[in-house]
Amino acid sequence: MTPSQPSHCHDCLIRDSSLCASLCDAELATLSKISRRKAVPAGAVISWEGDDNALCANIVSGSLKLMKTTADGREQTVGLLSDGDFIGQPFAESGSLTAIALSETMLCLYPRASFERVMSDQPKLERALLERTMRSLNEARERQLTLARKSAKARIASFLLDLLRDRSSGSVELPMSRGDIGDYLGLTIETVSRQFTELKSAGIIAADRGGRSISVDDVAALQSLADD
Amino acid sequence: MTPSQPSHCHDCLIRDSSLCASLCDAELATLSKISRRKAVPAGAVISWEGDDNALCANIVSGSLKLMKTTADGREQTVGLLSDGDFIGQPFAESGSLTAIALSETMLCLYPRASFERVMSDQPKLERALLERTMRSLNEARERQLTLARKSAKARIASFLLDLLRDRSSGSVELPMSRGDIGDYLGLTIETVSRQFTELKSAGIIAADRGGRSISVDDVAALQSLADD
DNA sequence: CGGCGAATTGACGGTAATCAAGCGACGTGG
DNA sequence: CCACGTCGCTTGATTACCGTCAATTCGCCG
Repeated sequence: MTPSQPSHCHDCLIRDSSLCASLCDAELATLSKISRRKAVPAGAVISWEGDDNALCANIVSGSLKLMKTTADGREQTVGLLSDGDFIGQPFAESGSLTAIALSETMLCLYPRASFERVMSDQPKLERALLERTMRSLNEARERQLTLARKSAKARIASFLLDLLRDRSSGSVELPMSRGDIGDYLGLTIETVSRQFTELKSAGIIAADRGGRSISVDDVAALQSLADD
Repeated sequence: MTPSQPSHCHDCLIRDSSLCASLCDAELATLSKISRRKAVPAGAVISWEGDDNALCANIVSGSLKLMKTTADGREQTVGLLSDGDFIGQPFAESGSLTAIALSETMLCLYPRASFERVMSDQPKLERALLERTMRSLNEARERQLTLARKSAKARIASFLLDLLRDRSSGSVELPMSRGDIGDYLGLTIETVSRQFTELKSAGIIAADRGGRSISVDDVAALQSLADD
């Protein structure tokens, strides 16, 4: 795959689900000019906490996690992003997050300064980013409630329900390891594992041998567990 | 005090620290026309989770907390606002938060629909709101780290350091009760109280009899505790 | 088959929640 | 003026949940 193909925005996979959905084809041309595609493998670090914040990007495909780290090295995942999501902090001097690809991910990169210029010219783009940022803020606040107040079992239950909301079927393909889930939910690997086992014993979920594919057999039971 | 005095924006207390700082006097006139001041007493509920989200506001003076509630009634404060901060969700259909005044608070209210119209006419205003929203998102993510990973002592220490950052002296007037602090830090009243007494015994802080006025005697010690 | 990393399971301990009592400040009314 | 009730804070005793440490087990690939 060639590193750059800005002219193909009109048949981009996320043409209608990303920030770009706010622009018509003509308007999109200006963004097109400054964009550059880049594939990153699972595990790759996209940006470092404290870096100079030179880039913004749309996620074309794949998924990644946003992380913060304490002084003594503990990690907390503060957000998950996937197809159509935006990453970056326009108008901020330095990044405050580390982003790591959970799976092979295709990014559509924009130099931050250029992106800011385009945004100033395209009010609809700025509006779309504002709405997206407010949604992210709501999610981050919802997660504060989860992390501060919910039991381990309730966190796992909410997590599975969140994943179910996207796919409409009764089964979920976990995009991440037990360790990643723990980082996201503020739990250890062991606790995550134990909760999965208990849900299986209770007949609420079933998992394949790898543990990555979960089928939810009793959604109602999960929902009642989700706010302990 | 009259309920409405839109023409006095130019000598408003938060003329230069709120969203309004993004506008020149002439531009501010349009906002002025749709604004209405309102004083609310400590403890007053500003908006309910699930309400119709009809209002936005700047906080002129005072302070308030933003709360979420679990299905079974536990509460979590997901943000604190004070002078110059903005509250409201333009372009969203329903509010997802309950706001409660921590002290007597003066609001500068805008009907949401009108505010959205002014924002569309004033790109600088929209830009300012975007930057403010991104800052709030960073704070919310920082708090995820605190709530998920830090010990009770570290949460209290970080909390005090946050308050110190604003006032420049070595002492802090707590704007809230032990219970409010617990709601904010994801702890119980008892745990908050115990941590304060331990910090006092260690000679790191001193408090008056009411416990609301704290003087920090050893900032370095607090900082080293802030990431356990 | 052997080796490796991820996931599971078990035993134990620590931290903070829970339950319960007591204290101090303040305001009201007798 | 003092008795009394209330409210917020503090302190104590006990418990439960989850983290830590450690040992297997499982799945995968060479």
